[in-house]
Amino acid sequence: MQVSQSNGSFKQPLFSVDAVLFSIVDSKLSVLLVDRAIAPYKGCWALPGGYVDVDIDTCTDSTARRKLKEKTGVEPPYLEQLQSFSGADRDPRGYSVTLAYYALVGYQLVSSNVHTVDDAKWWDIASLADLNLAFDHQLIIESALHRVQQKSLYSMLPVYCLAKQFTIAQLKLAIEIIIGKSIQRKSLIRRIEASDMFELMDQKIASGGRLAQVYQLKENVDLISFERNFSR
Amino acid sequence: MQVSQSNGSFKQPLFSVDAVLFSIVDSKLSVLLVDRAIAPYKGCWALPGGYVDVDIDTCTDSTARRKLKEKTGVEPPYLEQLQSFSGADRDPRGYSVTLAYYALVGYQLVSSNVHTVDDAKWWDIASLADLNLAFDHQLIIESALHRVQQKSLYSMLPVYCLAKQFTIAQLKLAIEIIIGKSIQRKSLIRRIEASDMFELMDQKIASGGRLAQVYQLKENVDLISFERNFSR
DNA sequence: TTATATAGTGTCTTAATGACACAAATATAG
DNA sequence: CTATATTTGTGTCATTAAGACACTATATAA
Repeated sequence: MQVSQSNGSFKQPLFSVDAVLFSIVDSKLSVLLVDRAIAPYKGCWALPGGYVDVDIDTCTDSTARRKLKEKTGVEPPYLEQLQSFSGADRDPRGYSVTLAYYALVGYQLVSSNVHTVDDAKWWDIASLADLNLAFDHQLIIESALHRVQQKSLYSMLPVYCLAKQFTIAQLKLAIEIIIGKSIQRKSLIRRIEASDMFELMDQKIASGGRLAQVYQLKENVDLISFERNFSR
Repeated sequence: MQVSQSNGSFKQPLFSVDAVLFSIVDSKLSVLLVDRAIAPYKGCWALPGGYVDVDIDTCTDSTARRKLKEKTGVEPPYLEQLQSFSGADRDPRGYSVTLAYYALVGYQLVSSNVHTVDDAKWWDIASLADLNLAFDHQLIIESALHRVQQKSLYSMLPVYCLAKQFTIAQLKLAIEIIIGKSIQRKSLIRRIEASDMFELMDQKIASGGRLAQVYQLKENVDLISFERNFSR
């Protein structure tokens, strides 16, 4: 037991940060889970996460980034707050609040990294139903998945699952894997032009047929939102 | 000082919940602020909020609801998590995390309530720039405002600023006040029909000309999202 | 050289919103 | 009581971005 800051009268809930890291592995949308080494839920798969280190983390974003880097060796190119989950029963140690983040990363970026630890593993979305996840992490993942799917309908979010340089076909496939339906190549091209987020590289890449134009994200661009969703 | 639960090794940040309550007062989008009775920021205007009471609040939503009811006497018909704000410097008492909510309520619902306390006051959005708000509450309000405006472009969110029964003209005005631009009456009518969220009342209401049809929300409906935004 | 595969373009269709005129119904002024 | 102004509600054409899909361009492979 340890003395913590007081708020004057109430017990504080235990506060933690968790992250749902998405990537596309073998053409399947997947999340990174870690094998819990300690109780509670020892031996269960869980989201990467932990406590804020007030001496290191400038804010909770830093905590999420730090925890993801510990497990993957890299900082994900996209990270955003999802929402918090709280209650007396979600953790057997007592009343708790966890702030969930979601992030996307290109799989080749993670797999090429030598620091990858082996207590972490990618699970494709469909296989999660059979898995007995720690805490309410099943719910958190569902919530994150929903957010990623929605946001992929009106933004270029899925680019963050790709390598730095990519083709239209690769982006199209990433979008289709994430939202679970096919889209029109033409519609995607129109959005790429309208968004002004990408630059054409001089390079072209072989793909079995005509060479494909290579694109990459411009420096310091924000994810822009379109006025309409891809139809459902 | 008081002993809190341990997480094994780290100091925990101080955790609180704040809420940005919106309503339309005198045809202006406004937020409810409270006059802080204690340090820090004593005498400053601040968002209603406080600490989770682990014995009362089933989750952080309950905390937000409880705090809003203390200040307005009613529970807002719409409440949603916004995001959390954290860091070592946002509260002079030390590293802190606050989970911000936003909510909407019909002004007549609040003003008609006898329990309204007088340390709380409605401020219209435009007047906030001059005000020196406590903590990072200025930033939180801006963030909540942005969310409410965005969501009002593709949903019927603004109905929650109205009385239980309302006319199309009232809803149109609420939307226009929130998003800051005028919309087509016809477009709104089409959305009302498409959403299937509302029921026509038998009643009609005087409005200076032809009597207006009265609508109200159906029981237990969710806020549905349209595929497009109102154009900007 | 020819077949096949993938990349990119042209263009018609579709669907929801914007614009706006017009009809219906009510209040008010004279 | 009548005329006029005002607000509600409808009809319909224009606009815009996405969907569908054919067609052209350019590569590889047999």
